[in-house]
Amino acid sequence: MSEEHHPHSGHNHNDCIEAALETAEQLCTEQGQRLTKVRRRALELIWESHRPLGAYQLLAKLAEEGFNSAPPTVYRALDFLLAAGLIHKVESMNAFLGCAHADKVHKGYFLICDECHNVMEFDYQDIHASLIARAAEQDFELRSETIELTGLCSACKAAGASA
Amino acid sequence: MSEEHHPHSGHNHNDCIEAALETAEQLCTEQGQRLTKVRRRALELIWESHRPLGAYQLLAKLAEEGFNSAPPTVYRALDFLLAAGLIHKVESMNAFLGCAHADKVHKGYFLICDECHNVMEFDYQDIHASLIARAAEQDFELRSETIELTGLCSACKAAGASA
DNA sequence: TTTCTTTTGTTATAGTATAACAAGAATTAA
DNA sequence: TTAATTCTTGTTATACTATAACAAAAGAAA
Repeated sequence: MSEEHHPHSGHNHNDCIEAALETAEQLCTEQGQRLTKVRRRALELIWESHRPLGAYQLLAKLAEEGFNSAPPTVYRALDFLLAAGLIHKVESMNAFLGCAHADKVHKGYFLICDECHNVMEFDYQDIHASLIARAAEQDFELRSETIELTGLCSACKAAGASA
Repeated sequence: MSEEHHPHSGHNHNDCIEAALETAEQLCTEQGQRLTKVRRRALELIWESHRPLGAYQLLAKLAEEGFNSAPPTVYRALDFLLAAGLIHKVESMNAFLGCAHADKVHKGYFLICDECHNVMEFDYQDIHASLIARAAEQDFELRSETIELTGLCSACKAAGASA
């Protein structure tokens, strides 16, 4: 059960997917990028849940649907989606997650549940400001931030407590 | 050149290594853990620089010195050192770094230079507090934090500016 | 010394990612 | 419309990262 519950309360996940795809189309058009079949489908498949998807899991799903099943296919699609800011890579899991705010410049900070593996993306300006400040103290010029927090989400905590 | 400069100004790196090893001996003794030859040497090799070392790089160095050269050897040593809190894994690089504060409970936050690959570990309580607070807002119970910031360190910035 | 536990050796394999070059499709220029 | 160009995909091979499983050896405890 804890594998299935959804971390975003009262949310219709189809809306997530639709919104993500719409944003993707828009961004690609604006930037003269081509959201080809395999790229579009990869994005949809990644968005099927709020759990990060591994490259080879994605490859298997694409292969089922008749796409080419060699690793470069999926890594190219992933590279494209990453570069376009449409997905994030969760470094601590070697897996990929739909970006919830692709239309805004932002940092992807993640809360990853150890139990159900759902991930929530958050974007808090005060943390970003703190990090910039701490880096500046070392005269360090920040370019990218990997912030991945793990633990127990609300639902799994409740489930575990009653178990 | 930028490959060689040292990020910690005015520091004698031998002191780092000695201090790290001494702390390691002490912690292992206290906890009834055995810092065997291969574990000790692995720790030293990781501490040879402030750059994260890959498992297979470490394996190669150990092999040169007559240690067994199969992967499990090095991963076991790494697992031990990680569990003992003597090293950290830099997730975004799949590489390992000596822990600068093994004797204190702390979170490993890293500043990673994209140019010279030196890493500075920092430990700021205000960031930790912010992260806890943000997690709590989602009713999320924090267990681990992966904070890896990349960019340009002071020396590389200076080198690049003059280039 | 026997037993128990921890550590290491060894072989095999699983999982993640990229290099290199050929072929095809879409876009642009002529 | 064709030719040239660029972008994208196909294909094969390989590199890099990590673990499973079981045997042997070493160290600690009884």
